Amino acid sequence: MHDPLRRFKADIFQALAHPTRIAILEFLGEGELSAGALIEKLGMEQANVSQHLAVLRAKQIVANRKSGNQVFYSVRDPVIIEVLRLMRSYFHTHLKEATGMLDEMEKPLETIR
Amino acid sequence: MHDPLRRFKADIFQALAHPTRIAILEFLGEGELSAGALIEKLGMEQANVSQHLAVLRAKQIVANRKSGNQVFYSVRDPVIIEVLRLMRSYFHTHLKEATGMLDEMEKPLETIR
DNA sequence: CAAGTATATTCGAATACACTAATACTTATG
DNA sequence: CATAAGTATTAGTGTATTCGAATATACTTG
Repeated sequence: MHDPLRRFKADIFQALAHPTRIAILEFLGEGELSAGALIEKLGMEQANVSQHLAVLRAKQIVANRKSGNQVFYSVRDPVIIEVLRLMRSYFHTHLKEATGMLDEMEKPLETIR
Repeated sequence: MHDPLRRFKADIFQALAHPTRIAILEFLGEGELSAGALIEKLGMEQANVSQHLAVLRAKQIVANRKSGNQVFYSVRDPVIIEVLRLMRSYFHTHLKEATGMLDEMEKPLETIR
């Protein structure tokens, strides 16, 4: 495929196409956080979170600032947060239509894997 | 974390994460088109385009209307087009940073979709 | 310098995706 | 009814992504 523009766009969407990375960006939307803080908020493996951060870094979606021992991450362009906000309204409009989601939505959150 | 909300969001982004599907949505943003018209505009294999349309259908991003022999596709929610528009501004801001994209930036904007 | 803390990278197995070729389905037309 | 046109689906194969485990790197503190 020799449309580099669209490949570039697709790559950005690809970077957003994982629940953990969306969670990371949603947390970072509220302000800069260290990798450790993210790991704790996410409750996931250190290596795994670090790998997802590497994906976001590779696509230049987040910036990282090293301060002593720690690395602080932030979203480079607020447009990304705006996209997530737009998508949130989209999700609220269309959630009911998603097959398989209805059952999950009825359950209390704790029972959802 | 297996947050179904975020998985749903990630699935939508995943559906957008392919140059061909972005092209399809950009074309459909200008109005309804038949599968055949899309295939011609894209200049790609029929089966391939049909599979990409299936992905967009599965995620309910496009609607399809059958009329006689043909199937007409359209974008179900203009928010998706708005997201692509937002992303376009993002890309224009950050394109220079993407390696390998420099050549494209020399061209007049009109030649870039 | 040694040991500890914070973060990143590498490796390998499992899974998911994308492409082509072949085939099926549906509607239209002779 | 037979054939063609438009579209969808399936199968097979190659590539990419994801995860946990192990390991590496960088900074800090005693």
